This record gives sequence, C-alpha cells and structure tokens, in this order.
Amino acid sequence: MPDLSASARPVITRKDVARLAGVSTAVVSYVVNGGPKNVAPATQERVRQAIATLGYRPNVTARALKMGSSRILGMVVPKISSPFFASLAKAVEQAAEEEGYAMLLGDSRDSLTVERRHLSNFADRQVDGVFLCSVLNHRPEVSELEGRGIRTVLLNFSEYPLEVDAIGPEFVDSSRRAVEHLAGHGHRDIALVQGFVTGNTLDGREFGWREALKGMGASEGRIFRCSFDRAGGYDAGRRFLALAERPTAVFITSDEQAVGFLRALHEAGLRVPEDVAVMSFDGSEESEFSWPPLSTVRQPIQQMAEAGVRAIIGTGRDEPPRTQVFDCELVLRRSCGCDT
Amino acid sequence: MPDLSASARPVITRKDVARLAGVSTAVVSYVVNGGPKNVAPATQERVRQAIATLGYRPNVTARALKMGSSRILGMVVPKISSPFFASLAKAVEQAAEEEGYAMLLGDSRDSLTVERRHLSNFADRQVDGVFLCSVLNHRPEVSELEGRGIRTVLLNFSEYPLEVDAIGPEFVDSSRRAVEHLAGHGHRDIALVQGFVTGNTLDGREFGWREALKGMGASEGRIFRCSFDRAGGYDAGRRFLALAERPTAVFITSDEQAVGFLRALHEAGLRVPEDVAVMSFDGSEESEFSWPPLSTVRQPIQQMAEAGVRAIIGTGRDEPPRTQVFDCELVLRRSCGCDT
DNA sequence: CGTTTTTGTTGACTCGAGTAGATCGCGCTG
DNA sequence: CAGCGCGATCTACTCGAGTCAACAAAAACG
Repeated sequence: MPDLSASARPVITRKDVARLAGVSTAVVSYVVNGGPKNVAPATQERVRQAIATLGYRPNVTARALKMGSSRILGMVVPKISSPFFASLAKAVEQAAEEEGYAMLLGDSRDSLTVERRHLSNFADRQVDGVFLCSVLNHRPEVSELEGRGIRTVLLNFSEYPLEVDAIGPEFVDSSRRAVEHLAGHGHRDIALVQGFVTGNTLDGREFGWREALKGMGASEGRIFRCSFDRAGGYDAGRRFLALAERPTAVFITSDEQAVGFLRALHEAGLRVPEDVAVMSFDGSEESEFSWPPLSTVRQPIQQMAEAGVRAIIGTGRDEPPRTQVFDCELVLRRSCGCDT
Repeated sequence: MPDLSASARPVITRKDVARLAGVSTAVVSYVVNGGPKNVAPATQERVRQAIATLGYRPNVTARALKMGSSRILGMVVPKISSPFFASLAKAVEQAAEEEGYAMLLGDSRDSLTVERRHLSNFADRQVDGVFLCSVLNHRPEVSELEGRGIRTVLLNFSEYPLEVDAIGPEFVDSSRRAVEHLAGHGHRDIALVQGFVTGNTLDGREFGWREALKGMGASEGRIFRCSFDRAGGYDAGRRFLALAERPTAVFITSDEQAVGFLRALHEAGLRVPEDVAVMSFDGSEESEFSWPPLSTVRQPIQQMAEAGVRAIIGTGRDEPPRTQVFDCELVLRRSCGCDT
C-alpha cells in the first residue's frame, strides 16, 4: 500500500555529487564551471563520473541568485499574432538561445498599462536585458529599467532617441525608394496608408513617402490613417474606395494592413495592380502568399535580432547606448506592377 | 573625477527595509506575503512606509530558490510565426500572467532536436510547467519532465495519449461537420489537403473527412500531403491544378495552408468558391482577411489556453493526468459558397 | 636537506528570502 | 500576586551554488 513510485523525486544537489566522488562541494563547482581554480585530472574524472551516474543538473535558480544574472532576456511586443513581431520574436529567441539565454515573452496588446506591467515584472525577475517593441517612444520606462541595471534595447522605433540602445530598419530612405518604384511604373497619384503612431512624432515611412512625392514634383498625396492590423487596412481600403477620384497606387506601412486593404479592393472588384498598385512594408511570409503577392520592403529581421542580442549581452555597463539602423531591401512581386 | 552617477544602483533588500522600519527581516516577509504570522497593524504600516520610501522589490530569484517554484511557465511551439501558434502563445501568456506567471517561449523550428533542447533548458530553469505543441506525439520527453517534477500539458495533440495531460480541439467531429457543410453546397468530390503528421498516427482531421465522405456514400477522396505552412499549401495547390479531373471542393487542415492553396488557385485564374470551394481549419485572424474570406473551423483558443494554465497551476501533484477536448465552431464565410 | 613556490583541496561565508522555534511582554484569571 | 495564555516579534537555519582565504602536500630550487 505504500508509495506512489512516480512522485519519488530525489533532487540531486552538488552535495550528493561531492559525497559520491569523495571531494568537497567546491571541487564540484570548479569542475562544472571549469574554474576559477584548477582540479587534478584524476579528480575531475571522478567528479564527472559521479555527475553522470547521479544525473546531476546544476540548479539554475541558485546560480542566478549568487551571480545576479538569470541568463534570461525579456521581450515585449504589442501583438505577437502580428506576423512581423512573431518573426522578430523568433529571430530574437534563436539568437538568444545560441548564447545560452532563454526568452520571456510578454504581449502588451497595444496597451501601455500592460506593457508597463510586463516590464516591471521582467525587472523583478532579474532578466539580464529587455527587448522592447512599443508603439510609444517612451523614455521613462526604459530609464527605470536601466536604473535597475537592466540593459534595454528598443526595437523597431520610429524616431531617433539617442539616450538609449535602439535598433531598427532604415525607414525613411527605404520608403522613399519604394514610392519611387511605384512612380517608375507611371503612377503620379500615390496614397499612403499609415498606422497610428502614438506621440507626436513623424513616422519615418510617412516621411519617406513625402520626400518621394516632393522629389517627383507631385502634389500632396492622400493619407489614410488606421490601426496597425488587417482590420485597419481593410477599413482604410473602404475609405479609399469611397473616394470619387482614386489614387492609382498606394504605399502601406505594413504587410498586415496591406492584406486587409487588398481584401477591400477585391470585394469591390478592383484589380491589383491594374486598377490600383500596392506596395507595403515589412516583408513577412504573409506578403508572399497573399493575392496578388505583395511587393514590399523587407526588413532584415535576423540581423536586427542578432545585433540586439549582442547589444545586450556583449556590452559593458558603462558603454554609451548606440542607435543602429539597418538597410532594407525592396522585394518586387506582382502587386506593384512587376512580375506580371 | 570619480563616479559614473547612473551606474550607482543600490539594490535594496529586505534587510534595508527592516533596518529602516526598526523591525526584523522576518516581519518584513510577513508583511510582504501576508503571512504566515500576524503583524500588528501599526508595525505593518511602518514596514509599508519603509518599503515605499526605499522602493524595495522582493528578489524573485531568491524566493524561487527557497520555494522551489519560479512562477514561470514554458511554452514550446514548432513555429511562432504561424498565426495559429502565435494566437495560442498569446492566449497562454495572457492566462498565465493573470495568475502571476511569466512565460518562456521556445521555438523548435519543427526540429525534434531543438524541441528537446528547449525542454531540457526549461527543466533546468525550474519552470513550474510546460506547454508543449509538438508535431510529434512523443512520450519520452514528457515523462522525463514529469519525472523532474514539471507538470506538462500537451496542446494541440492529434491522438489521445492518456498518460499525460492533454488539451486540444475536437478534431474528428468538427472536421466531419465542415466536410458535410461542403457537401451541403452540392459537392460530391471533396479533396483533403493534409499537413504532414509525424509518427504513424492518423490525424483527427483526416479521420473526420473520411467519415464524412463515407457518410455521404461518396467514393474515396483525393489527399494532398504537404508541409504545415503557406508554402506547403501552395505546393499542394499546384499539384491539385495539375489534375485532369479536379475535385470541386477542398478541405484544408490549416488556415495557413489554405492561404497558400488560394494563391495557387488565383494564379491559375480559378474562382473561389465558384470553381473550387474551400474550407479550412484553425480560425486565425488571417482567415478573415484572405481573398475570398475563408470558411474555417475555429478552435476555442482562449478556452484551451485557460484550461491549460489551470491544469498546470491548479492541479495537485498526484492527480491523474486528464485529456480535455474542446468543441470547435464552424465559421462560414465566402470560400465555401456561403455569404456571396 | 631545508626552504620557497606551486598545485590541489577544503571549510566557510555569501547571495536574498521563507519560516519554525524561541522569546518577550501584556492582560486576564484564580 | 503568581500563573497562564496569547499575540507580536526576533533569531537562526534553510534553499543550492560560487569563490576566497587557508591549509596541506608535492615540486622546484639553492
């Protein structure tokens, strides 16, 4: 009648290993970590044996307490179900794992309150660094984190705040090139579908679009503001369709919005790119398989993620923060008029 | 010449609070945790004051070491950039956060090796539970985790392994209903686009499709096997198009694959649902904004996530594992022939 | 052969918090 | 007024691992 065999879980500690190998606990540590003191080869072997037979695994929590480092990175995104942030999270996770770090993910659901909760939560959990993708260009949270000794990297920022580490795509010039490409297909009236940007900052994509229009001597273009998701793009599409005189091309600030926009066009029976040419931003997998395939500005997600991880774990506490900007690539598919 | 003001970070501990409030460290703990012993109201107030003025935050790592619980949940998905898993991760994260847990995310990139690495990594980090979305129905890993005292929940399994906690949609009957719905639109020849399932198990969706065909006295249907992503669906579509005599309707095992399949149909100039009717599985946001909008079987993601969190944190160690199956809902849009 | 240096090992303290067990002081009862 | 009970508080040990000062034994040097 006794025992529940399965639940008997011995929990092997350093002490057990030391006892079995006939050495002190210090030596076990030295062997496991390869330092800071030498251990005679023969002893090392005995300890290794003991570790193997007992199946000892060092307690990461204890190490974290002693060392003051959890080897965990936190990442906060506004919406993980957005394909762009999902890809970014994946890339960050992979880069972090390669360095032996795990990644805590927090979805802030576009809410500043939730974002703050996650950040403070992460700080309490002593993460070694935080990746923050925020709609906001808020300094207060970040400096609070840094004050608590947590290196923070802003990803995908739309402004250039120089007092904190920041990594993002080169918005302005890439967007200008994208719009100029549309112009190259003969379009003169090119609208912008722009996601809401919090704060009174000017989004780089909008700026690039303006620059391109100015460069081609075109008149002021129309702007459709909407939320940064498929529903927003759809909504913008409906407003676009309601126009008496419609622009012949559209530059859209994300693939997700573009997909929604396309749906609206399809519903109305318009053809892309014949009736309306479309170019979007991000370069997610989604853009490749929509109909028609979207021409888009592809962000170098992997490079940005790797640079982010490097900025967090490979940077001394006293190095000044850096802003790193990455060039994007124009991916030309059907929706702009290429490849038909 | 001294100091670098910003990097002076005092690190307040329980001891500092105790000193300032003029009490012992034990009392501080009692106040912070509301127990296990009483503290006189006046003293409580003093301690609270001290906590506030010093800005004390309990060290979660230390607590985790002492309590043997990190209040962290792990989640392993094959691919976070799949909209379905992204939504699932979001729902789990939210449910976990409401209970005061954080979520470590691991992307296994469809690789069993990476999956194992994540699981063992999570185990070392003493997570309190793991959500595992695996293409495989592998027991060994799971029982190893359980052996280390980590409650594990299989999400989105396609078989019924009763020796471990499992949560998933009701695949068979939902799929049968979906296919029957297509039949209701007059289709007799209904193909299946099926993602690769590892192991020699029969996918519930395939089983439901077979059942429906049998029920309507139809002949054997065609099956297109492909990977579980947009590219796979596209590839299946190409093979579908190459057929001399094409089925008039298709049931596809995920929205992602359906999007790729649609692209292939569009490329060939086929109309949906007039030439080919399509019904898919999952119910992600993506399905709503594709063209045409996809009729799909919506999984109750939020309920499943909540049930999963409950299974992990609200379950005693010795309770037997349960398999929980959740009903899905048919979402009828344009692609099947409804709503035109 | 005696002394210095090197090498290997250990005991003991530390990180920050939870909590059992001992202690203190106060009020009530007989 | 002694004795008891009880609530409030403190002391001290614990979780598991990192690492330094101290020490012993062996190697190198004169």
